[in-house]
Amino acid sequence: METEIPTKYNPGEVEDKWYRFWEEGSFFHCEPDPDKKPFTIVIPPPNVTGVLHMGHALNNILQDIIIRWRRMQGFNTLWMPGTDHAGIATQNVVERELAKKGSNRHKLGREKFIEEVWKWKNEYGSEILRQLRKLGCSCDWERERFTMDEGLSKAVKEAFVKLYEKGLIYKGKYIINWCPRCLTALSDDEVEHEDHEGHLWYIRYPFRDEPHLFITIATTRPETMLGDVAVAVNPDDERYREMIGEILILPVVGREIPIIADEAVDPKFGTGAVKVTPAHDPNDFEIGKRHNLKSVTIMNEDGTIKGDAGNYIGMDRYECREALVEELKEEKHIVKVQPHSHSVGHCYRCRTVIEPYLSDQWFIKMKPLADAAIKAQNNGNVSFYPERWTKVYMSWLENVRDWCISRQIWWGHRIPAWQCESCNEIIITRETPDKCSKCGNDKLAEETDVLDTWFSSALWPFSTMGWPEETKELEYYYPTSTLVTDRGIIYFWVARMVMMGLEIRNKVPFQDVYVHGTILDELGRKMSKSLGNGIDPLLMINQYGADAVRTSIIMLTVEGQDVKLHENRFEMGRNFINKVWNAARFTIMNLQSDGLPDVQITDDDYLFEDTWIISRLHSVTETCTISLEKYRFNEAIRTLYEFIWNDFCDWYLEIIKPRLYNTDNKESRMAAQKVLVYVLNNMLHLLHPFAPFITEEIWQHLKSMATQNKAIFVDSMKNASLMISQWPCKDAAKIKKNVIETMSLLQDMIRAIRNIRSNMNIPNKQKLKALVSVNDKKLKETLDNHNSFLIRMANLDNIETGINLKKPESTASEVVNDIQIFVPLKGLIDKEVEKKKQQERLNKTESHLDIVRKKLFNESFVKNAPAHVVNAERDREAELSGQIIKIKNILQDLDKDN
RNA sequence: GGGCGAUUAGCUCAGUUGGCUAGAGCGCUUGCCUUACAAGCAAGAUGUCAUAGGUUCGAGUCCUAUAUCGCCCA
Repeated sequence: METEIPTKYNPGEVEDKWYRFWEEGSFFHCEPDPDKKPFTIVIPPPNVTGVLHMGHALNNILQDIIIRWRRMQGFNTLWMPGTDHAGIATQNVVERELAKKGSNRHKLGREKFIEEVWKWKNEYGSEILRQLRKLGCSCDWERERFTMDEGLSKAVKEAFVKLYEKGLIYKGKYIINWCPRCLTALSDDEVEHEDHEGHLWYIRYPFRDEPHLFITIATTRPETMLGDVAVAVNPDDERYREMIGEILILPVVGREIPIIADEAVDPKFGTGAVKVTPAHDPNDFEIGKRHNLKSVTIMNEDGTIKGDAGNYIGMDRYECREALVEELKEEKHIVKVQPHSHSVGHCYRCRTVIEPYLSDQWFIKMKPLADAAIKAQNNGNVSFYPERWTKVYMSWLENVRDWCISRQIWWGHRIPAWQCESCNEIIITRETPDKCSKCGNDKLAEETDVLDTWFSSALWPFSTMGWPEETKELEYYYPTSTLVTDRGIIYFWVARMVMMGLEIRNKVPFQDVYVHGTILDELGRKMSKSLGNGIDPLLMINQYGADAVRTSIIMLTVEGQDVKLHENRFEMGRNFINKVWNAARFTIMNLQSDGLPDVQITDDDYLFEDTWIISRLHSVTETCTISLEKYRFNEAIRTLYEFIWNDFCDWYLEIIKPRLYNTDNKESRMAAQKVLVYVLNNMLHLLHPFAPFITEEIWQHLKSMATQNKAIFVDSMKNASLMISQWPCKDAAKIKKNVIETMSLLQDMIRAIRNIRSNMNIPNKQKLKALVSVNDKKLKETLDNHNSFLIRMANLDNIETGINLKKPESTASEVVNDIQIFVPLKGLIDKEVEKKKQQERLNKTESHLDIVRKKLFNESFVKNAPAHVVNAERDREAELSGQIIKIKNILQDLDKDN
């Protein structure tokens, strides 16, 4: 048969073609439409400096599946794409570029530097979004947003002013997390803690009035003693009670410091006496506040030592530690040094050890915002999938501390604050002020800090829709439907979006949050640049095709579980896609009418197998839809995989081949063709969200074929694209349970005969004869109705059914349910081998019967188990005992015949 | 220290409110280039469901401990 469809699916050619078609057809684009229900997803905006990795791939494949499925279900779907400006990361990238040219941002100045960043952004910043297109993502690109866009910047400013006016934003001098390399403050969540094997230094501080006496303190960071202003003990600690109020001389520095009592001191840590350094430790800062101690800052922004530190001025903090410990040793101030494991904070961007640092920063008061989010959660306004993340999210909300939102970098949203140089008034406004609102002076200093990128990301679900303008998009698409994200940003992003959504829009920003797992390498490690163990999704797409990558990943993704990935996993998807391709190829090749005119067919022309495959299709449609509703993506794709590969390809297509090849029986052939089109068409619909490219390609072939042959045309083919066709609906009336059961019996019989063939080493080509013995007339009738079917699928030349037939001599036998199958094989039967086989079968069946009987003899089982379970066991008992009798008969006959 | 997840075939993993003889893909064995597909077809082998208790008529599934690995928080 002539066909222009290639044997092997070639994804490369197909993908670009259809993506362009979809985009040019504006199928991804949507406009608010009050007649339809909205369904909205906002993309977790990838970092503008990012390139696509497997985590993005998984995240966006999932979103695309959801959005394509909902679109087909008739929702007005919006998938809002975009990127965030990633303040620190982007600034780092551009600074590195400058360094290559021998320049730096300070040489350029703030304005010029920002220009450079924009230049960089415009050239490279959309790379990751281009890559998403390769995956097939159906984002509404006409609506692409960037957190530094004019509109979103306006939203940031508006949100800041609103929160400030409400008293939710304040500026103050506090201990924050400082990265001495990025030279900026970080929020608590941007600090990653790691256990380090460090030391605990025991240092003695002499009393001023009795210099031969000491108190010994223990510290993990001896260099900070340069900033000590007190030594603290627990007020209940008997050992030190007498000493409270005494004055000590700080070694090396010579400063006089008091011994104070504070509840916060843990008597079990070290000696029970601790040094107090308010400028360099958050706990000490609190102690300092309670006792009115001054703060002595001993470090510069870059981690070098400054202040009252003599020889140590200018040293790096670790260099200083070593030198200082050396001096203390010489002066006999070190009592002992113990190995000590403790947790050390690192910058999440550059891994530098964080310095607790006292400085002026801007904060958001989190308690009121978190309380609102907790309340919303308790009212069931947001559902997490898997549900367990609710707890993680809630405990963060319950323990959250104020959020430091100022960053000492240049790339980002500048905080809209001005300070009067005359009266120090702080002015927060949407528009640049020209004079002080308090004293009228026109000398105003603009705030140099910018906002944390996550501040703008927190507004994403509504800022992307035009807020602060009350746009029609905002009204229609907000709140969004589902958020798909990685667990890594539940605090950073998800929680903050909820808080901002509630505060600013008075509504949670999304109903459902689906938290997927992390993609790991084959050894279970995170994929990272430094390990070089990443798998490049684009490379995989080139090698296996986007649909194969998508289906492979989804098959491996169980709700919320991490995925251990190896390149060869993609073969599974590729093979499946190729199977789909060939099934479609076969189908389409066999739809040609061979010049026959349309044939009128009636319901009688539909055969058993037709009813069966349609039953299965509708059942699969149901399962697939339910699975998607529950975010059980792997279940949905596996259901389709099994249906397509096993039911459709292995059975249905094989069964109907003779009908397709026999052009004499036009009605039967046409019926099969109609069923083929029906099933393939529906199958493509169901598979489309998972494998959009190949399904579109095949569907368009099918459509053009059906356009030529009107008899097989169905309504949905009027659509321009499969992606905007209607998602199939299951029709319970089309699911014929008895047909599925009968089919399953026939399949077992066919497998039994094939098994005999295989065991006896009979070539596939050689046709066999089969005798089938049954107990009752009705079953005989059923089997007789399907004998041509059995003949074809088991490759027989003849089948004979009868009631209680005797086993003829020299046959191989199989027992299937109530049925005995005999295959006469004169001269081929090794009686001993056959006997052994039957004996093994008998043992197995008997031990199974034992298990069943044990249950049924157990009175409490019969009494307590639900009726259908007991009945099932009874049926099984009958069936198994019947089988045992039959196997025994076979064994007896084997003994008899010679 | 607290929380969460994982532990099922040689490997990677499914297994829904407890209820047939625990499944799939890869790999393995045997036979097939059968006019959709060798990236395929047919047939097959493979399990102390981490360990120890408990609940139940019945546990891979629920409960309690323990072990190992991983993640998050402090």
